[in-house]
Amino acid sequence: MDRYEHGKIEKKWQQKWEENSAYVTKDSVQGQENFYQLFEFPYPSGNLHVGHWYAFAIPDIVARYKRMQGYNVLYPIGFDAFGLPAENAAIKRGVNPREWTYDNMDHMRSQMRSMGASFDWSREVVTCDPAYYKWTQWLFLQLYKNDLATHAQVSANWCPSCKTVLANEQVVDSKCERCESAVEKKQMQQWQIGITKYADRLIDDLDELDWPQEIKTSQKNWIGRSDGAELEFQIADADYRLKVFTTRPDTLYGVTYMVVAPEHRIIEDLESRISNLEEVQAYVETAAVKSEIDRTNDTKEKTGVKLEGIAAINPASGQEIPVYVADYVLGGYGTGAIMAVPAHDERDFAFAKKYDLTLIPVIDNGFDGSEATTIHSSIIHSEEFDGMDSEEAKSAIVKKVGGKMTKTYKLKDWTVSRQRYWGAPIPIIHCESCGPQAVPENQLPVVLPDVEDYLPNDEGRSPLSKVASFVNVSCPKCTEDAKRETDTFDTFMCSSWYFLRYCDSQNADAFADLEKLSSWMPVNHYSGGAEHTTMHLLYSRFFTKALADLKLLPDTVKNGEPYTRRMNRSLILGPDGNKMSKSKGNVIDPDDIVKHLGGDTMRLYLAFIGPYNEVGAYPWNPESIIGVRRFVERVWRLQDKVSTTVSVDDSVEREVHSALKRLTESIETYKLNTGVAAMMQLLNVFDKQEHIDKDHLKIFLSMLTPYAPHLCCEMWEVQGFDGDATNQQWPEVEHAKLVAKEMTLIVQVNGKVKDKITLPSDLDDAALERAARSSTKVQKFVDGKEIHKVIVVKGKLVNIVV
RNA sequence: GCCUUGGUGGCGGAAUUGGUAGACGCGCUGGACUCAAAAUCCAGUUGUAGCAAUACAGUGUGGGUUCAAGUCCCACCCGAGGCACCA
Repeated sequence: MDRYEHGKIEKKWQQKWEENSAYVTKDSVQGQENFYQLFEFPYPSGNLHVGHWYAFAIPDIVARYKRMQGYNVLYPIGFDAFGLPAENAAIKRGVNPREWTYDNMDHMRSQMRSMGASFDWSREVVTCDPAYYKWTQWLFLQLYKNDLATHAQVSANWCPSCKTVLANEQVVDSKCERCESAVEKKQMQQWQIGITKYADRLIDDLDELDWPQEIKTSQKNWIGRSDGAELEFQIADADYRLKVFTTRPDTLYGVTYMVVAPEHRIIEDLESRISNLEEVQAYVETAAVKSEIDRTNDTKEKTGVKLEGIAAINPASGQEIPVYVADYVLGGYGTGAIMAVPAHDERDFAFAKKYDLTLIPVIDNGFDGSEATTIHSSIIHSEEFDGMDSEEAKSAIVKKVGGKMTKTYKLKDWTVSRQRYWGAPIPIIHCESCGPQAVPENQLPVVLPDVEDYLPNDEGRSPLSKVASFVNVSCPKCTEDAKRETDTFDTFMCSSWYFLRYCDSQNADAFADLEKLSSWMPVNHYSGGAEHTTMHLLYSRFFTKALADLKLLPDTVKNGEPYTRRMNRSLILGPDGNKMSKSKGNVIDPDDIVKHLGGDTMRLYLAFIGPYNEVGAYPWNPESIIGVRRFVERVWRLQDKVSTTVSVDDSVEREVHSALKRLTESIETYKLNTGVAAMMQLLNVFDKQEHIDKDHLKIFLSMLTPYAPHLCCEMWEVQGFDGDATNQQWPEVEHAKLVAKEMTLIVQVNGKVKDKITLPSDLDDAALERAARSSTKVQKFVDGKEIHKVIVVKGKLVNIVV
C-alpha cells in the first residue's frame, strides 16, 4: 500500500462533497426523523483557532453519526458578525468594519473547509447582513409592541473607554468585560428588554430540561429569586411609609433600626426634616463616587450616617427605631431599604456593633429531641407569637402587620442599546410630540449607513448621530420632523434567534416559516462555551419564550424552550497547561496541524482528548496527537492484510461487535474519547491477525467515518465497496455475536481476587462454585478454615467467605 | 461565606453504575530491524519486597454499610467554576 497522503486525499474529498452539495439539508425526508445539531456560531475574528475546531469538529462527528443512523440532520453554520472588534479595527487602522468582517469570514470559510465539516452552507446566516438584521429589528418591534421593550431612564453600566453602555452580564468584577476599564454608573435613556417578567419561568422551566446541573444552577443563581415579604414602616409624625423587602419577616420583633441605600428617595422626600442634612448629603455623595469596586472590595467595614430627626415605627411592636443611610444596602435590589435585625444577621450585627445599636434576639434555636438532625427554631420576645415555629410565624406576622408575601430577583432587565456603530440599528423614530415610534414594518430594514468617523462622541452618542441623512426623518404617526434612534443593538440581540433563522435562512417574507420551524425546533443538541451560561443562553431562552407567547413559534417548542439538550464544552489549553495566548507563545495553529498531520488526525485527536460533555480544561499534547496520527496510518496499512478468504474467528467477530457497541454508546453520551479507544483496541486485535476479513474492514470503516471522513471515504473507494462511506447505514450491533463460548471466572476469597479460571460460559451456579473450590490457589487460602458463605454471580465471579 | 462540580499511575484519561482498578493513548525501559539513526514491529511499565512463582499495599483523608466499595452513607481536606454586603 502506498504511503498515506493526507493532503491529497483530504483535498480530493472536500472538493467532491462541495461539488455534490453533499450536506445541503432538506426540511424533511420521507421516512427519516429530523435531528438538529447546533453549536454557537463564531465571531469572525479572522482566524480559526483550536477552540473553533473543538467547537465545530466534535458536533460534526455526532452529526455525521446521526446521519448514518438514518436521521435527516441539520448541522448549520453562520457568523455572529456585528460587534466591537470590527469597529476597533476601524478606529485603529482606518479599515472599513464591513470589509474587515467580510474578509475575515471569507478566510474562515476556507479554513473551515479543511475540517471536513458537514455544514449546510446554503443555510448560512450572517447577522450583519441586512437580510438578517431586518428580522432582528422586526422581532424587536414585536417585543416593543407587547410591552417587552421599553425606552427608560436607567442607571446604566457605562464604560468610559468603550464609551458605551453594557449589560450587567458584560460587567465582570465591576470592569468592562472587553477593555477592563472600571465601569461607572450613569443615568441614561436606554432600551431595555423585559426579561425580568420571565424570571420565574426561566427558573421553573429548567427542571424539565436535560441539561447539566451546573448550568441550571448557574442560571438560577444569576436570576437570584428569593422568597420573602414586603413590609411597610410608618415614619413617626409624617405621612410617609418606608417599604422594605425581607426574607425573614419572622424576625420583625428583632428589628431595632432601619437602613436605606444612599440613592433612596426618602432622603430627598423628607429633606426638610433631616436635621443633619449636610452630613447625610456628603455621605451620599461619597458613596456615589465610590466605584463598585471600592464598595464591594473594602474590608467590608460598614459605614453609614443616621438620619437625625427621623424615626420609623416597628409595625409589630410599635417601638420607635432610628433610620440610617448606609451603602451596604443596595439601591438596585429589593426596595433599596431594609429592616435591620442585628441579632440574627451578620451584616446588621457588624453595623450595630459599630454604631452601638440595640440587639433583640427573637429566634431560639434548639433541638426538638425527636430527630437529632432537625433544628427546631421557635420565636421569642415576640408577644403573641412566642413559642411559634419560625416558619409558621413568617406568614402570621406578615398578616398581622398588613404586609404581603412576595418575591424578588437579582436579575435586571436587559439593556440592549449600544452607543456604537457596528451593530443593527434600533428601528425607532423619536418624535417630540408622539414620543418613540416603531419604524413601520414595510420600511424595514433600517439599513446601517456608511460613516466616515467611527468614534462615538463624548456624551456617549453613537457615531450614527453624526449622519444627518440617517437621523432626520419624519414621524410615522404625525409626519412632523423627527429623529431616528441612533443607538445600535447589543450583539446578543442578534444571536438570540439565529438558530430559528437556520430553519429558513433565505425567507424574505418572515423571520422563518412556521412549518419549517416546526420541522426543526426545538434544537436537539446544543453545545457551546460555559461563558455564555448567564448571557446568550439565558437571553435566547427568554427570546423563544416571548416569541412563543406571541404565537410566533410552533407548538413543537414546548414551554418556549429552544434547546432540548445543552452541554458546555471544555477548554483546550496550550501544551504548558496555560490558556493559549500569543504573549505566552503557547498557541497551537490548527492550519499547521492540518498541513502536517491532516484534518482527520486533528478531528480524532480532539475527540480523544477527553469527554466532551464535562466542563474542564485539556492541555494540548503534541506527542499525543502524533499517537493519533500513528493510529490513522495503521488503519491505512490495514489494507495490506485484507482478504476475502479468511476463516472468521469467533473472538475477532466478538471484538468487532463489542467495539461497535462501545463506540455507539460513547457518541450518545459525548464521551467520544472512549469511542476512539474502542476503535484503537479493535485495530490492535486486527493487527494481531495474519489477515483480516474484508467485511470486518467495512464495518470498521463505517465506525470510523464520522471521525475521519476523508480517510474512510478514500479507503472505501480503494477497496471497491459500493457507494460512499458517508452514506452508509450505521452498522448494527449483533448481540448474538457478543456472546462468548468461554468466560473468565473471577474467584475471590473474602472479596479478594485469588484466581481467574477460563470456563465454558454456560455453566450453572453449582458448577461455578465447584470450579472455584477446586482451584489450588483458592485452597491455599481456604484449607483448614470453615467456609461461611459462597456468593456466585452468574457469568462473573465466585466469592468464598471464610 | 453560599451554590455547583471534581479528586484514580510519571501524564491525558478508562471502569458495563456495587463485582478483575488503571481500558486506550502518551511517556519511559528493554529487544528486533539498520553500518548507524529515524520510522516500524515485539515485550514490559501502580507501588513495595523478591532472580522468580508470588505476597502485601493501593482510587484525597478518617470512619461506616456490604460477601464485595473508585462507585453507596457520614465527617473532613484540597482543586475548578459560578454567585457574593442580594436583606
